[in-house]
Amino acid sequence: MKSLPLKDFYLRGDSVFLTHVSVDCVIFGFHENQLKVLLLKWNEGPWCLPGGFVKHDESVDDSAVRTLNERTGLDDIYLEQFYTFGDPKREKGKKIPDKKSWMNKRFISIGYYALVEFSKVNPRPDILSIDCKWWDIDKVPVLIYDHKQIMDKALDSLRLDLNDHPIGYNLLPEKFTMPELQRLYETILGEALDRRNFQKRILALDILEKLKERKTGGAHKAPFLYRFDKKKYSKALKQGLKLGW
Amino acid sequence: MKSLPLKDFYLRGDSVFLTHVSVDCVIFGFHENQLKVLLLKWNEGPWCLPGGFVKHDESVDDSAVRTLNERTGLDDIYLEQFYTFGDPKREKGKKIPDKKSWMNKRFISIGYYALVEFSKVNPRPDILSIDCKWWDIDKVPVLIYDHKQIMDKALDSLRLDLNDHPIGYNLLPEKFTMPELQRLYETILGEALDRRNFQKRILALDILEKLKERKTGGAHKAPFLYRFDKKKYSKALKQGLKLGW
DNA sequence: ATTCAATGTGTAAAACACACACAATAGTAT
DNA sequence: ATACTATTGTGTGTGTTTTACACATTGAAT
Repeated sequence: MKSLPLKDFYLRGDSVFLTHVSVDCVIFGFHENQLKVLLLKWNEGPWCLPGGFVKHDESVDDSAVRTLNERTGLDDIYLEQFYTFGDPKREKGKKIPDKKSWMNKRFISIGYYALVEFSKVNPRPDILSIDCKWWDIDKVPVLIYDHKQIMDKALDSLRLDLNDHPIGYNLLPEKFTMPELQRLYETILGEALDRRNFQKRILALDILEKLKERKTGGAHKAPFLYRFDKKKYSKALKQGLKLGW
Repeated sequence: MKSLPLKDFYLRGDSVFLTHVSVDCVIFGFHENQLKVLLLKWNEGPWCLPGGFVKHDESVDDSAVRTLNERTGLDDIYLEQFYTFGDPKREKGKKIPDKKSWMNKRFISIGYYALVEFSKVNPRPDILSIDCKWWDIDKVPVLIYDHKQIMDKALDSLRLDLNDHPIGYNLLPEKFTMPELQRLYETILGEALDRRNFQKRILALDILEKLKERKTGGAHKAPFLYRFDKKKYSKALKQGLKLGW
């Protein structure tokens, strides 16, 4: 995509990419106690999810990985396919400059969500965009086409996955405090949790390592830092956790 | 599809259907205490899942409904999209008689599973097939391409969905016994459950109506018949069940 | 009438989930 | 220095849910 000039992309993109199939990514990050999504702004157009097309000899998963990498600079990303959107009217109002372009065809879009460590991301617009930035999950602007629905469905899926995946590993920096982890769960679930019971449940999973350090700088009692114990963590993943939130 | 002669289908199918996109359906039924899937046999070829293509102006969901209807004769079917398969090698070994056919292109397949009432189904082969019949879930023959993986993933998804959906409604006849319902859950979950606890949990959902009739004909004590109480059932569905299996 | 194999039903123990309160402390304001 | 404030660290009791488990009943077959 990068290597094609824009005009060629419109005219001959179909020599490189599959027609009728696209990928959309909902990229979640967490910063300052806020769950965020990474959005792109099209030239003079609305905001949208970062997406891409599938090369003729590329797996759909790889195409999502490529899109993610191009937008965030990150390599090793937690990705989940969550749903495929196939309504023929989903791109209502689509207008590609070149009338004959392959891109004017109807596209089915395969939705992926990604969990990334906010601070490591370097947002980059793509060839069709002029801006790329993080938005608070509850303050996203109007999105193009059905992208709002796609985002909502991603969030629903993330909520469900919370039950069997220790989500924090992918969204938090290496060392983090228990209140931070709790804040993360609370934003994703959209509800407040009891501090003491939360800590008990999380620690009961036996995948965290409590460090001797505390996080200072906050205006109050300094909380301990934790980090994921990689061994126990991957062992637990294989067995399948059961949080039941 | 029916209206196109086979040769036209190979040559000009792409004037009716989207290229690169297909739909595969895993149709589950339950009969004689066995979970079953409906499979097709291609002319001189292997067995495979019933599938189809998406018309240019048709939603992917509708395309699955159409396939289901063509294969089973059923109209009102419980359908869930569960995953999209996008490996470029997934159809390794594909050989369409006409070399230039659109069907020789690579296809992404969107997987749906369906729950149907066994006794209402009238299996019908499609234009490409010579046979269409039910197989016990643990005795399916070798399947074409990645269809075994698709089936396995469907079964996994069904297991997960068991937690929030009263599956029995779609797989059992109107009236059924508690042991039958338990057998259904046991085959899907692949494990034995305690009779008394099972009954308590199911009845606690408050979606079943216990009838005065019993099912006679079995060689032992006659079990009571139950049926779903439609009102309570749909009310419970809206609120979201929580079985936690 | 007897036997067999399955159904119908209840209770006690254990595990888990939930609600809740007080002591400690890092920074801030005085 | 001192007191203040907001936040963290930790434990216990209560109620609910889940689990384990046993005996009486009955329809059909002989």
